[in-house]
Amino acid sequence: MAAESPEAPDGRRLAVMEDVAAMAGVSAMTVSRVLNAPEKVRPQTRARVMAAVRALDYRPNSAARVLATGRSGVLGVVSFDTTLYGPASTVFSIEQAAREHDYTVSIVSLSSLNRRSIGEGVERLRGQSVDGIMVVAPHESAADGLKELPADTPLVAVGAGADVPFPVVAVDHRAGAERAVRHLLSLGHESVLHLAGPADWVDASGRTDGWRAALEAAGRSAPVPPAGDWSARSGYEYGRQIAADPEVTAVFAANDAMALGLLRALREAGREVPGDVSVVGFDDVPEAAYFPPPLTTVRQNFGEVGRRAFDLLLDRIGGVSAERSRRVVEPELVVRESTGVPRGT
Amino acid sequence: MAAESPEAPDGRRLAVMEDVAAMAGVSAMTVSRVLNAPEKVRPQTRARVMAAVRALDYRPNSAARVLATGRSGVLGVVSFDTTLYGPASTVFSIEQAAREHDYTVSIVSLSSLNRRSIGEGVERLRGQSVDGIMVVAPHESAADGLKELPADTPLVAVGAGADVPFPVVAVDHRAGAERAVRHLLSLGHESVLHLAGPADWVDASGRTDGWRAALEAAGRSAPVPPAGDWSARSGYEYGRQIAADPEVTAVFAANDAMALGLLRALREAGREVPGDVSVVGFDDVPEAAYFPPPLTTVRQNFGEVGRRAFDLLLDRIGGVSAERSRRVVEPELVVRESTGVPRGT
DNA sequence: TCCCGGCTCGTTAGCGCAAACATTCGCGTG
DNA sequence: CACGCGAATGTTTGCGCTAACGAGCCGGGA
Repeated sequence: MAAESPEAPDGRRLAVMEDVAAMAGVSAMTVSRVLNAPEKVRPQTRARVMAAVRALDYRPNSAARVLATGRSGVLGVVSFDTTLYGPASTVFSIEQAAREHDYTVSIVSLSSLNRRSIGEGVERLRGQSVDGIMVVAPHESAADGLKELPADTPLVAVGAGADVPFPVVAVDHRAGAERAVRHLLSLGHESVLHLAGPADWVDASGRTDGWRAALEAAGRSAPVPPAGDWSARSGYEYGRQIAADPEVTAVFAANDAMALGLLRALREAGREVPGDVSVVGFDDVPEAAYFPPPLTTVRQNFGEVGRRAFDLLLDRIGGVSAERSRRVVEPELVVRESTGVPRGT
Repeated sequence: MAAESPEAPDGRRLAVMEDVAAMAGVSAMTVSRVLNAPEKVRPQTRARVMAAVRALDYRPNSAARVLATGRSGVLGVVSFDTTLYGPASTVFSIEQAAREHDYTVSIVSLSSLNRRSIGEGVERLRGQSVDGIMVVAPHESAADGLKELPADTPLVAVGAGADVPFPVVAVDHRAGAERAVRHLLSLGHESVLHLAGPADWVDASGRTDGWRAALEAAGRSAPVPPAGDWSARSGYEYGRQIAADPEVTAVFAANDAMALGLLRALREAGREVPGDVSVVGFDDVPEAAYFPPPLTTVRQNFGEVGRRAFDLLLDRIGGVSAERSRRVVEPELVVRESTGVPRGT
């Protein structure tokens, strides 16, 4: 025996399929069919069963269904710090897509990231019998964690780098950065400085690559850039370092928060934006249009990322082998008022 | 018969408890005990079982356990738009607290809120046999949705208003707003304008109440304030309206994003902050310290909210009846550079 | 010596559902 | 009017686990 019979909120025993069957005068199997394949049941019978379902406020026990079918209707998401704008938006859009297809989403939100934590997160979810897993962990080191997983786990890596043994959906950070830098060069800037994101982030390295590629394509040199930590504070500190240098006329910050700090440091130092220095960010957070001045930045379409990731995962669950496929979402340059022609041009 | 035997990633059948039992030379029941109540098994036997568990890479099937025990180890969270800073932070801290206690979190993220959507979200989760539910929906109308639920559902309403038939954990918006306004009055401001949040939000009405209470306590009048929509844009639009009025020396915006827009409008109109006008926000988003100028604001401790909500829910699941109890988390005024004595004082 | 109590482990019996197979029914056909 | 065939419904079985109880074994005390 097991399971102290759970009680309905009103104190009566929760109805099970057998109860519905009894009330409708059919077998439990017919009730099951009404719920899962209504077209196989005569309309008249179906109506009787549905009436009983409503009368008893019956709802199927998902655990029993999972046990019997092997499918749970739950997707797992392992994500790094969901208070950050990017991960939060991605997870949100995944959840929307999943809900539209009647999947529920279970989430594990990592506050620190290392090889072990990814594996633990995935394990936690597999322990809950999820049908498939998304990993939203835009870190280079996340790849190591993923490599230790069985390669045919139904898993999609969102925003992961190359060299991951799973299908990947990611924003083309490199192309976005190239667009940003080309925009600055086309305005007449001699060169463009770059404040990179944390070294371990795929997003950061992609943006740095794009910056470098655009500069080198234009025949400019691109030394190793300093790295911030995505925070406004790190942008501010970098800004203080470069504010005194009159040679600096354009800066590409790897995200909007750092750009905000940068703007502040430049203003404090008396350098005007975009008069003296042009600044470009990345993300297009909702506030970017109200930065001082409104920020030129690169918008990522997180909704698209979530939808594609979900579709891909659905394919994998359905058995479609899309190993190591990679889908790329193109970001878009949004020009506002923080960029302009350099003074004296 | 049922469930096409699921295969392990390496192609073999996934090990079940019986397999472990056979390898260890014990019964399945003993394996179960080793996993759930190790102290009831002789250390020597326990070691044999654990060895077999590792050898077969056995992991218990959660659906079967749920079916047998009636408990799932999953908590459901219904939240409004998790891309907003507040809800995202709250959900994040709930997930952290849950994970520490070996609970998994399933999430339903609502993009629009009405009486129906809350109920649907809760239904979805109940259909997944969650042990308990958190509703993070700081809307007045959410209360209506909650009232339609059976009152003894193990549910905790996070950030809900009064008059909800469930335990509530919430930030004391009113007290936070009072602190903000008293701070401005104590600097010598004759009065304080207020840009409220959307009418339907509990957070918004609480902050408005606090603003009014502080003003009236000081003998000032407090007319009905205009309401924004939390966005920087709405703060900007309000700022344009008031920028021309020299009587205005202090504004309390109901959140930081609106304060940002406000700051921008004031600057464009040539009014200095805090020289001409002082501004206070609410939230203390990570970027607030880098606004132009660094924003005086009210910090909410979302981590504390999440932890308390989780503890409360655990009590409810455990059968502790804490009906309609209300736990309040105190916010904290963070004074930065956007507030100062009014000019001419 | 025998008996009893405690510890360890096994046996039985479901939890609620759906897959596979069995059966019944209705109806058109020869 | 018997037959056959497909559609509608029923019966059986088992998914993997654990609650409840029962059996075996040991040692200590009468």
